[in-house]
Amino acid sequence: MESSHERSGWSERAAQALAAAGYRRGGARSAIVELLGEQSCALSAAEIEHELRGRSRKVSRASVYRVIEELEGAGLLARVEVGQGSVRFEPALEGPGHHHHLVCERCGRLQPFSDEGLERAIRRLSERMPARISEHEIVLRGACEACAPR
Amino acid sequence: MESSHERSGWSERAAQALAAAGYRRGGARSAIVELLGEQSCALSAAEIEHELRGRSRKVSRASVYRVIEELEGAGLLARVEVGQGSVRFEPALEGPGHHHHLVCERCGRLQPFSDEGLERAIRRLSERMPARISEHEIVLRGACEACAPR
DNA sequence: GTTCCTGCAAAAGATTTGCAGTGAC
DNA sequence: GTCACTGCAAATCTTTTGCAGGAAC
Repeated sequence: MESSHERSGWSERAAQALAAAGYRRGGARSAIVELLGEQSCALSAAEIEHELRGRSRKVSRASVYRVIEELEGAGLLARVEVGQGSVRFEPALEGPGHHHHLVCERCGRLQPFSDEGLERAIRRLSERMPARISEHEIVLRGACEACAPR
Repeated sequence: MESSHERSGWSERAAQALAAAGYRRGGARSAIVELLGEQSCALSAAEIEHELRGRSRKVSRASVYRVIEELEGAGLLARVEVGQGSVRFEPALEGPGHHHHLVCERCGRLQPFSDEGLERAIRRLSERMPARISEHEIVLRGACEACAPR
């Protein structure tokens, strides 16, 4: 888990990157970027809309999807698909914040984890593949600690 | 890549498992199981419907989804989500046929691959996690050999 | 003042469900 | 003959798009 300092760093980087790409500092866009920067794990579009409705300001579903698309295009947002009906998104962090997900098959909760051995195996494999690998995503499924303690 | 012998083995196992679970040997169900058993990589629900329309018999979209659900519930079918609008499915093979996917960001093609180093890293990690891991899914993204030869 | 941003409502896709007729046992 | 299976059509849910008014620059 990374510090909130690093996460808020993402919001700033994202805001700068969008500005550099010629986007204006609109209300919906800023609110979405700020909310995403505070998250420790992935949110769906509906969750982003719902969360903002109760907080900073109401933002339309359409704007949520539009901003998500901009951020994903700039490589700032990672798409997380875990088979629960809707796609989820989270800040794309390299190095320290990089993580993957465990989905509990009983309670449906999403838990982040990271493992250097796994990253090393991915790096080695990427070098041997006849393709240029730019990203990877790993999802583990099973019963989480709360649902099936060992 | 596994032999067609192993793949057809899946159809038989799946048919038996469904029969044991009390399902009857209906036309749509049999056709779908047979088609899936012949595949070397994942198909979407629409692809299954379209493929069957040209071959063995016409099967409705609803039946495709219903049979997929039965097979997935029995642990015979693996769900593959690679962010292309629709979910894909393929026979769940353990051991020799086990593989993961590379998605080309340019042409969108899906390519299977397998790597023992990666599997080893997953096994080690699973033992150390405070959860009971039953499955894992790995997706690599990048430019495939045809789109960006090294 | 111009151009981009946003919300609303409608559209487009994917998946699920209800129901009546058909088929497996 | 009974109960499950299937297709059709309608419903539901997520995501995308068109357009008109409002905001950033």
